[in-house]
Amino acid sequence: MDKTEAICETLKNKGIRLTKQRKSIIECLADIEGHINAQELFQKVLKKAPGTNFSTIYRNLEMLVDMDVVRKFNLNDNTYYYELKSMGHHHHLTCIKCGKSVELEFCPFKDIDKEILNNMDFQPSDHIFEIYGYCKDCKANKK
Amino acid sequence: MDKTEAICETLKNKGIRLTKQRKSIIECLADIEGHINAQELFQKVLKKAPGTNFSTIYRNLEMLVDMDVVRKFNLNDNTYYYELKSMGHHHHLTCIKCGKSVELEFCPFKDIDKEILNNMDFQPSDHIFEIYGYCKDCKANKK
DNA sequence: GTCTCTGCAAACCTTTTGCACCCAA
DNA sequence: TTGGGTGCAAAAGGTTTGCAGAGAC
Repeated sequence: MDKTEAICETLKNKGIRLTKQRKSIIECLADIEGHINAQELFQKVLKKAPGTNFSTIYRNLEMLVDMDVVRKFNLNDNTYYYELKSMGHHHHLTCIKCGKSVELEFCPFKDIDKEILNNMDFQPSDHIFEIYGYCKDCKANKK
Repeated sequence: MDKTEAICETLKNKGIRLTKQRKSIIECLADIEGHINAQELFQKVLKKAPGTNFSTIYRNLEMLVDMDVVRKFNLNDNTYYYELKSMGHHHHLTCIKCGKSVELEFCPFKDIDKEILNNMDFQPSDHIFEIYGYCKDCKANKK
């Protein structure tokens, strides 16, 4: 059973209907590497399910976030990005000059002392870690 | 020389004029503990500098971010938060159910192997680290 | 057949921008 | 004096919502 089917199965079990649009959205999320925003996802979904409306994209992304299937985050550029949690997450180095992002292997979450969170009576479910600075090119051209 | 004066001095040296509105914005940022969004900052600034316009808040926040005086970040609730970098930064535990945020002492940035960033030819200037999950109250009431 | 989901269009909310006037240096 | 900064008003851009009809189960 592939990733898409597994997710559809999960949703079915929670009483969520499997529409053509919904299936396309999940397939598109599984197809891409890494993150995507609603606009780009909309374009991709249109190819699989022509006529799909923008609001359907948003409604489903919200549902998938609620269902803990999708992670939603922000790279300080006025839009949200989404990715399947099952894809395994990664973090980013984002250039504050040109805006380009590259992936970072390192994840700090495994280093945090879980004792701290326990003491604060907080049950973590996800996290984001983003580094901002200057990329190779912009570092060279920095005024 | 206090924090506000120090910042004003820095700005002056960069040829930025010190207006009443600008001074009030910096004072308000220095007054608060932690982060604030543009709406809340606007309300605070109005008390010190009545008549200040919303666009002035945004224009100055953008300038302060450019000047590396203010950090801008996002807690996944459709608005940006701002804080003075000189306040020393902290991270947050944010509840995905009730939306409340509490501060976290731990900072992962010191643990990242700077060698990784050097190898990627990236010069870091700032970072965000946010943990999402369930707070004490919502953990108990989770369905 | 029922009830969730979708398309459509309009609203919403935060943030940005153009322009004329104002004021800090 | 003068050019950067502000107020005002309008626009932009991303996201959300109400409603009536469509379609999954």
